[in-house]
Amino acid sequence: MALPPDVAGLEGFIYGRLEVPRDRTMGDFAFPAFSLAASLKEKPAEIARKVAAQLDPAQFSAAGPYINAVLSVSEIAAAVLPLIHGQGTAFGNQSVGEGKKIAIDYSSPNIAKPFGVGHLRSTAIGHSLYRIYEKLGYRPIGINHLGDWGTQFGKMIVAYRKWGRDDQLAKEPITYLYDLYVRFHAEEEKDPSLSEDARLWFKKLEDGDPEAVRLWTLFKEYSLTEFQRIYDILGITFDHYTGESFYNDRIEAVMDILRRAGLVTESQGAQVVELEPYGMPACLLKKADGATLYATRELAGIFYRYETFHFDRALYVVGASQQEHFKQVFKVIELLGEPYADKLVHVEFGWIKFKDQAMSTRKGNIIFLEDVIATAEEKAAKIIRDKNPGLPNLEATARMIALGAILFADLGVKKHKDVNFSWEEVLNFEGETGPYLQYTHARLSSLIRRYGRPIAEAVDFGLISSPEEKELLLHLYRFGQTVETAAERYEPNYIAEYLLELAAVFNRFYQRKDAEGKLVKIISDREDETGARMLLVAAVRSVLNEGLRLLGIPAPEEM
RNA sequence: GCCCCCGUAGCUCACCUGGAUAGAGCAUCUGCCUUCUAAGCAGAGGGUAGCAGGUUCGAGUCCUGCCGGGGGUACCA
Repeated sequence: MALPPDVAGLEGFIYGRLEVPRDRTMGDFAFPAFSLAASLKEKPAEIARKVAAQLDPAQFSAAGPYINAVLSVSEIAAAVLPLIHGQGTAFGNQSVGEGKKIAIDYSSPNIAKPFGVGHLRSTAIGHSLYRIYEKLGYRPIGINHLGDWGTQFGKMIVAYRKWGRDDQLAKEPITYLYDLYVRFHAEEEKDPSLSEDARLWFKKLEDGDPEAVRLWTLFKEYSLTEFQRIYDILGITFDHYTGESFYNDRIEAVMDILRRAGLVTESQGAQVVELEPYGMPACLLKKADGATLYATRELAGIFYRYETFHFDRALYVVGASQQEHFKQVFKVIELLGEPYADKLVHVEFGWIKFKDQAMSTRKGNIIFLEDVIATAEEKAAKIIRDKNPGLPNLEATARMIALGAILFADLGVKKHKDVNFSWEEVLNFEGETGPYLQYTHARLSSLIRRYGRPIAEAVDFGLISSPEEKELLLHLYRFGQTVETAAERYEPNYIAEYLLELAAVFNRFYQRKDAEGKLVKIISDREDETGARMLLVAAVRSVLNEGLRLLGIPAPEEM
């Protein structure tokens, strides 16, 4: 590799290769000389030695093949703190997305089924991506693509007509429908004719049969009320609730477009798009009986979204098990030659399992999100009564902590990994958890309350000099980069990891001790020093608060 | 069978897309509250990164094969 000819290029070349040494005593930044070895025909260590010899020894040094640089704490403080103080939670905002729209499909639960912890993953990741992209200047469009159409409603209708009772449905709609659904699958094993009935009833539903539509509407209304309650608890919102049924009257238009493009063929009585040349099974559009399928409605959804929003990108936050489905559907869009074919992204994630098994509504092997929230709330309330008995808003705070714990259980792990749901882990509020971040936020807030004065920007930065403060400042500085990376990779976990580190570094600073082992307090009778530290404290609180907001986790002031 | 994902400490996970001695948390053990919130902090033990090759100055990270787990594979979503 040759060196870039101009100096600006050289800067970029070096800047792009800077690293943060794992062992921080080596320096704050490091340039590994390996990349120059080939073009300069010298050993990396030799290059590092020669380069360092020409630089200010107070700041640069060679260590083996690395050129390490040390920055002055005060200088970093003077650069970073006024910036955060001035921008507040807008720190890290960007304009890369200015004027661009990003459609995000998330949560999308199936109606007539309870909202289980399994549904939380898409909801949490999608909502977080919504806020992350918004921070980068995009205009996000949150879409809840409710699973409110399909053969399963044939099953529900059959089950309800056979065993359902209106009074029971009114009492506890979702649980009741859930029981019926489980019962249907159990009975179906013994009596396969039920499957055929279900298929027929779904076809009737698509053809507008009044009885089928009546029941379906009933199920849907109860479900929406139920889901809305859950979303309110979670603080999750959508811009559009356009479920699969929304596209019913657009299906024929979609079929026309595909037919005109010559993509539709008939195979075993079904209408399909042949995808064999691309190493995929055919994409099924219509069953032999003429009823639509998931993919048909998905295609209609894509057209509609593009026509309505003219998105610059469309994300589908849906589990990895549907990977092939999206590959097929996206391929069909590509074959149509749509210009936005490469703007469609399946943001996939792993299963939430229970006792190493996939949670299945059918088998009744599912944990209700509400039960988890309630249990976590109880535990949080108990801890508060124990540790902070005078706390006002106990209930509200307990709920915040419960949500922090539950949401972080999902967002604290890289999305492609399967998560094994464990009560023990969700109910753990110590260590790398949501409540740990919330606790740190409460602690920071408490300091600011106690300080009781406005935070001043004009401080003596020379008073900020400890290694702990340096770590904090460098980490604060990386926030914007972290948000960017999270967006690029559709991975809120980067922010979660970042915040854990921020909290850990702060807590170390908070509890640091002097040479005699005595606690060095942030608020002391030395006014100038306290003022400088409080500017740092306020900055940490601001970034932590904003980071939690990006994850959709509430940030209590006290707990 | 074919395709995709995963495999790192007893357990749950990181390693910022190839860099220095693989890091955290949980659990276990030891310290630290006359309280700026101990839901915290400091410390100890704990590793053949599934296995075997390959690529190169350098591999947990890239490639190939194998083993183990999960998912998908035409009328479910």
